[in-house]
Amino acid sequence: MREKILLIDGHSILNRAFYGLPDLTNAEGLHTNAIYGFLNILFKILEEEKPDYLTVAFDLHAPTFRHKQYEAYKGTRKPMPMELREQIPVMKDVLSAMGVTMITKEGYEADDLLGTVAKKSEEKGMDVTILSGDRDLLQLASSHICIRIPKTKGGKTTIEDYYENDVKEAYQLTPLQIIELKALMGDTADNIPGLPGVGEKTATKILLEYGTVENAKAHAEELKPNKAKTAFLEHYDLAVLSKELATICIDSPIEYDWEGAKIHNLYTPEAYEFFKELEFKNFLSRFEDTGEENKIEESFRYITDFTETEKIFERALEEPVVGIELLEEKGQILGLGLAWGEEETEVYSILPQGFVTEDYLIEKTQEFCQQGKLIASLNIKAMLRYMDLKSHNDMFDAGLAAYLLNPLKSEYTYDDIAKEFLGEMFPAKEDLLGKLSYIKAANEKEEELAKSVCYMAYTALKSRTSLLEALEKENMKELYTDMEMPLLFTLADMEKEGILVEAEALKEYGEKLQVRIEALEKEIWEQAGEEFNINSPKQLGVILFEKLELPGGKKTKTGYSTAADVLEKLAPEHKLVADILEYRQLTKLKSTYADGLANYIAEDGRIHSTFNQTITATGRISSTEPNLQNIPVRTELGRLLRKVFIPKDGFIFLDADYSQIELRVLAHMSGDEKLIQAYQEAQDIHRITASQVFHIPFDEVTPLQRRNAKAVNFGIVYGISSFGLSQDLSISRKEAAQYIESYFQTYPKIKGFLDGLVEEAKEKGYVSTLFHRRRPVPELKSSNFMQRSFGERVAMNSPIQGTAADIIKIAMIRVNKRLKEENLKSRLVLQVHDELLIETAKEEVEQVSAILEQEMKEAAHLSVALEIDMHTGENWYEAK
DNA sequence: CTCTTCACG
DNA sequence: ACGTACGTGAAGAGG
Repeated sequence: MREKILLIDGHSILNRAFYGLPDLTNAEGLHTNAIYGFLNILFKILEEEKPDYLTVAFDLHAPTFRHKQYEAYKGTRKPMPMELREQIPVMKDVLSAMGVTMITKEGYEADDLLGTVAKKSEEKGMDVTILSGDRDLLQLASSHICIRIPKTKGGKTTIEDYYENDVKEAYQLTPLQIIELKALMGDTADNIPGLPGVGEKTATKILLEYGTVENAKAHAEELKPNKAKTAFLEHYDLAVLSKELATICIDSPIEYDWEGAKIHNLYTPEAYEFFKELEFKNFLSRFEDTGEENKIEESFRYITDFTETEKIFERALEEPVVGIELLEEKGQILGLGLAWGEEETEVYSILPQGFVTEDYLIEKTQEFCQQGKLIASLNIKAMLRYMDLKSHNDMFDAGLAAYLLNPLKSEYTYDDIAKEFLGEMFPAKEDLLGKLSYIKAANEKEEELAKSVCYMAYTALKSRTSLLEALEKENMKELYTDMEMPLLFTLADMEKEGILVEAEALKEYGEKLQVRIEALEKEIWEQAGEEFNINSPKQLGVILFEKLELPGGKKTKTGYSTAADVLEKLAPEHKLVADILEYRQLTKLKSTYADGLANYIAEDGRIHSTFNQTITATGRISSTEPNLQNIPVRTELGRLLRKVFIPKDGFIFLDADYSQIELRVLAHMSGDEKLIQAYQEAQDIHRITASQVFHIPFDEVTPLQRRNAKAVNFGIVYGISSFGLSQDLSISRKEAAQYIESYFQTYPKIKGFLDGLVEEAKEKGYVSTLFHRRRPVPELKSSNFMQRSFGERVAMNSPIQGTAADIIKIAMIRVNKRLKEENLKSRLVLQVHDELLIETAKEEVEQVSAILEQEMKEAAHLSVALEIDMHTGENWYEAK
């Protein structure tokens, strides 16, 4: 068997990884994506080839290194970005910790070192693999030297392999002729001039004919394209120089010690520390005997026995604080985790089996939680779906706490929380269960499932102290304790309550839509002259813009835009377009709402949506499965759908929404006297804005002026930009800029306030609401203009949107509390950002109206009064 | 599994 | 010169 050696072009692979992977950072803010990508590909090749020797070559002067892909594209030279540069020394440290040999030499590039070692190794009878992102190295290929070039295509990495034959196949040239090729065509990225006017095609043709640059020169007079001929005659010195530059040195004066390059154990304890530091948890499983991870796992016990389960619950009663996690999916209980102990932690995972039924587990858990012990969990609301628990102060929700500390994450998993707040690297759900759902894992990977349940309970228990400390430090303890924790119980109540839906009426609504949809479909096909899928933007684009040649440019990356605002401009041109718009509206109503909602009607005839408390970046609540916060209202046809949402017998809907809460928040937070005064004086804020901004008497404001003022008001809240406003109002950017300018003149403190928010965000890295809720704004640090502008708008919008969200949360908690305390039958059923819907017992209407009005208006005391609009109705349509 | 579109505040 | 309004979730198409 021939021995194998793997040689790596260090900078080239790092560079490739850096540009190919999304930005990753560890807790200290160190960028890690290039290192991660490098290791990823290294491990992959090690597994494939199992080489005996390994060496990484680096250029000595990292800062002069040029990233070729970028240059080839831009044709310019840019310095290596800091984010990549800082990773190079760390990469070397990691390799060093893994015992990997690295070579560098003054006056020689990594290419030369690789070439030298490769040829020498080949002479010694080894198989050589060179890993590089750089095609220059192809000249080294032979029957025993393989050049491997990683390629990223659509997120997937494939590796192209080049032995001597592969080079011939791809270029019709021998590896050595690759040098000649470069000498002729040059390489801008490598600063090789080549011959003017000679590109890859011409160069290849010449080499196929004459073999070498020198021989071609000898026959210069015969050379085919005239350009090539003159190039050879007039600039031959360039070709000679280029050839020299392109040639990789294969006898650099280095002393290479094969023995030292032998691969022993890469997974050393030192390397483990680095990997932990860099947070490469996917790689940690490669380290076997570090023992650390296992120490925690050693305390895990998996239980299915009834008597033992009873004992564990009894034992838990002796503990002051218990981590608890009820794992459920789609209404099925899959496991219960319990954890306790300060120093010596005991962790149990109980899986339902035999006498330990799901119901029994729920009952025991509920009973246990009612003992008034300190309970820590990752998601208390999920647990509340299965049991009734009184809200009390001795409960800790790690998910909520982690959300407040960083609301930008999409989920708050035990492994993330453990990493950040315990400094522990746990295997994530996917590491243990792969892509299995919990239900599937319960059958196929029982032990791994039990293990993850243990990790959850452990993390909930152990992260409590550090999460609470962090909340305290960031001034969010009150927000957590007095707002988010109580709200969790309010939301759980709403989810359990659900909202009654008249299934029959919903079905009829859908059928009516269907009739019209089919008629429209026929008409559209007729007008188009063919049958096609109207729902496919791609097919529709072809029909409208190619077949019918309607005016309309490209707008999206993938083709023509057929969005409503584009089509609306075309509607007068062709009846077809108007029909398509109507078709779109109807199919949306049919599929998302008529059919969509019907799927969610439970056995009690009600829809129980989930209200998510840890999703939005600003602090709003979101609603899923189904989303009840986007039920149509803006068009009459859509609005009719709200008639199917009804109160139960003997009840009526009471609906209240805040009047322009965000603008009022803005008035308060900015302290602009003129805006505050405007609110004190007038009912119609958009009208008074128009009057003041356009300098017109209040009574003479035209509807158009009012509409424009309204758009400006919205724009201010969204983080104004003249472009955005101009789009919204279909006016020129200049006009939009003038509107904004006069708005700022009218309300002088607003601009200062908004600018202040951006400043604050730049300084601190985040903005805050009145109630100290935070929104980090990392985009402000971006070197990308668009990203940065986005960050500025976010900085302006989030405190306003977030404060409004805080206020209605307070109102919800108080309303819910009073309904219960005053022994009323009425219940909160929906929240739609600035609106609350209460299913109200008819005899309680007066009392509940008073509660709702009072608690909403007094949720916060701003320098502008909070006003609400309140209605009753026999369905949601009427109540709004 | 991503993109496009569209429903809401 | 860049190319957008802020915050969400669901459905359908097409890779």
